[in-house]
Amino acid sequence: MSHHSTTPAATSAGKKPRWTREQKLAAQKGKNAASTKNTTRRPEREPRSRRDDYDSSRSDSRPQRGDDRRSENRSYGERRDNRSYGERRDNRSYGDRPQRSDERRYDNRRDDNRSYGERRDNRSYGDRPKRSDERRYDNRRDDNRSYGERRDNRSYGERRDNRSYGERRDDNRRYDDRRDDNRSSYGERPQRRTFARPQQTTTTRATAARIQEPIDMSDNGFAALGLPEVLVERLARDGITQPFPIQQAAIPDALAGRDVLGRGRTGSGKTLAFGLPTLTRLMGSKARPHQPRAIVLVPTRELAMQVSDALQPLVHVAGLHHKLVAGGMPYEPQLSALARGVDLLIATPGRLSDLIARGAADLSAVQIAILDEADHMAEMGFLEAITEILDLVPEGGQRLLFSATLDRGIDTVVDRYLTDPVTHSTDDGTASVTTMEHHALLIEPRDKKVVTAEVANRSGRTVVFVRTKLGADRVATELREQGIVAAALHGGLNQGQRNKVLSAFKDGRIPVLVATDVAARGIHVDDVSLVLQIDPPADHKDYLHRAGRTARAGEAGTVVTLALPHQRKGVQRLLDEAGVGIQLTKARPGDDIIAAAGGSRPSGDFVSQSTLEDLLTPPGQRDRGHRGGPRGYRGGPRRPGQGRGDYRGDRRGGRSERGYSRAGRD
DNA sequence: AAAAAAT
Repeated sequence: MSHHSTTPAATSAGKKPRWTREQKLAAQKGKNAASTKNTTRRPEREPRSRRDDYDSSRSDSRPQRGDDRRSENRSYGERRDNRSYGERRDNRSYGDRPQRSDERRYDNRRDDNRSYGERRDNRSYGDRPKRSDERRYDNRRDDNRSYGERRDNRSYGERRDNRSYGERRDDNRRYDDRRDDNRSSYGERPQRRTFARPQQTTTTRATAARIQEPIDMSDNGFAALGLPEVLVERLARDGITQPFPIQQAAIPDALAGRDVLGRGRTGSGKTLAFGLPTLTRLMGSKARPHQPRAIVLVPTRELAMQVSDALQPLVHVAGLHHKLVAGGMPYEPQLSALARGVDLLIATPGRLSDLIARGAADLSAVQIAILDEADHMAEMGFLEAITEILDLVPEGGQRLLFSATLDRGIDTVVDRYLTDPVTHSTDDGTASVTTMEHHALLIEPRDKKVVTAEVANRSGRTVVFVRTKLGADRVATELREQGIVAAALHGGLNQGQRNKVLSAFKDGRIPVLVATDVAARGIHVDDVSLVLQIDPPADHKDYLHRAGRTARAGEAGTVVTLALPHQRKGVQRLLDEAGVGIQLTKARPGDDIIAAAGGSRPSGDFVSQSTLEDLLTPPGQRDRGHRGGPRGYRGGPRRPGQGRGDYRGDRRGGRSERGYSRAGRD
């Protein structure tokens, strides 16, 4: 069996390394993947494929393909060069702060002060010795460099050389040392390892400039896990020195090449749990054009941006390249990055499939495939897209599936794509609820709007979850009418608006976010102290994920769930299944229980549209005209046949009777 | 049943 566990060799040139059906079945025989117990290991299994395996498996790739793409790509780039200048900067800035909707296509990034400024700095400092206080900017250098590369595909090879030169400049010796360390860490290396302090043995002038203070590498839990020093050091610079439980548990097996099912409570650091071993295993090799070596699939664009941002500095110090590929963003940067070669691709399914269909992405060299929020990705609606993508990934590679709520729902995916997985469940799926304060309020439909406002009217950031996009728009408007600064976030907004709203919320300009489940999973915003569910979640897992937007990384948080009489039974069941252990409590506007949850009666001072638009516009972009004008944020899509600003018209005056969304219906 | 995910 262990023979089957290794990467299938590319036995003959030109043939894809595929297992036969028989081999696959044989390898799967006798396994019950999802039933593996917590932190179960299978000692009989040989450590799986190493970097060398991957290298050999890639010897069969077709070089002419890259050439074809290159020429395609060049013409693409030329055609678009003029106006997509702003776009080409880099997708990263999407996560930061976009702006006016009418300019979002091309000017978004440019108006993003921070990332723009950083990037400019980067470029201009690119050839200079770096100052230590520019450490953060260094992380962006990959993107900057690629900016230049993008313009000229012919000198692809040359730039590759340049790039590795640039990497080496960071620290030549350390980089090489690291490779040795990595190699030994794949399997035969003992668990514990002490890294030399960088300033003692391995510091060059370049690194000396980059390291502001000596990084204490002793007693570093990440080093003990066998991760390369460059990564450990980079984490330590951000004060991350001790792994969270899920990281502690999953990283060693992931480093060893095992397929891993990882479950850790919300906000427990799952991104690093799969990101660190993935980058480690990718280090030392380069991606060929159009052939990413690892992919991370995520359910929403925002989450894709977050994962990309979180891994960015680590990708950089690893000497690798990553790219965010998702819908709603310009194609050209994604196409050119792929043409250049991307080691780690972070993608939402739709755009990735699109790029594959265009021939821009080829998954035949993918060694590691990762599903974030795996149980969600295995649900109807995503499953088809996911299988389509995973079917293109060579069998025998590594698979990492992570979620706070990994359950049997992923069995089909596990059975089909995973080999001898090890399960690391550091927390029961419901563990996170214990760190939160929960309230479930049974209310009358006519009170819903007021209770919502009272609970949401508080100091601190609040996420209000609703069931529908329309509901999100409506509730946000109603909150503003009652004097609460709220904005809606849902998939019906264009990407520019989505970014704008989310960054305004992250910056604290908008204290209340009214969101659909687009924001239910994975999205991290600091200091969200209250999650208010005014429409019940679809199931207990959604309860956990929504609730998990608060109380992250050990912080406190409050979760308030509203239920109408007809929802009483269902909500109580959800609470039980989620392990919350509370009962519904009747509540009316002004009740003590609302005050106990931090809420208070809102001022009633109408928050105008222009005020909202002001707040949604990043500082530094304001007072440039348009304010309050016909452009900009309008609260999202309108119902057919309905004009802007009149969306109370079709409610027959019965809105408050019926409450929000499905309220009042059976 | 809705939302998400390509244009």
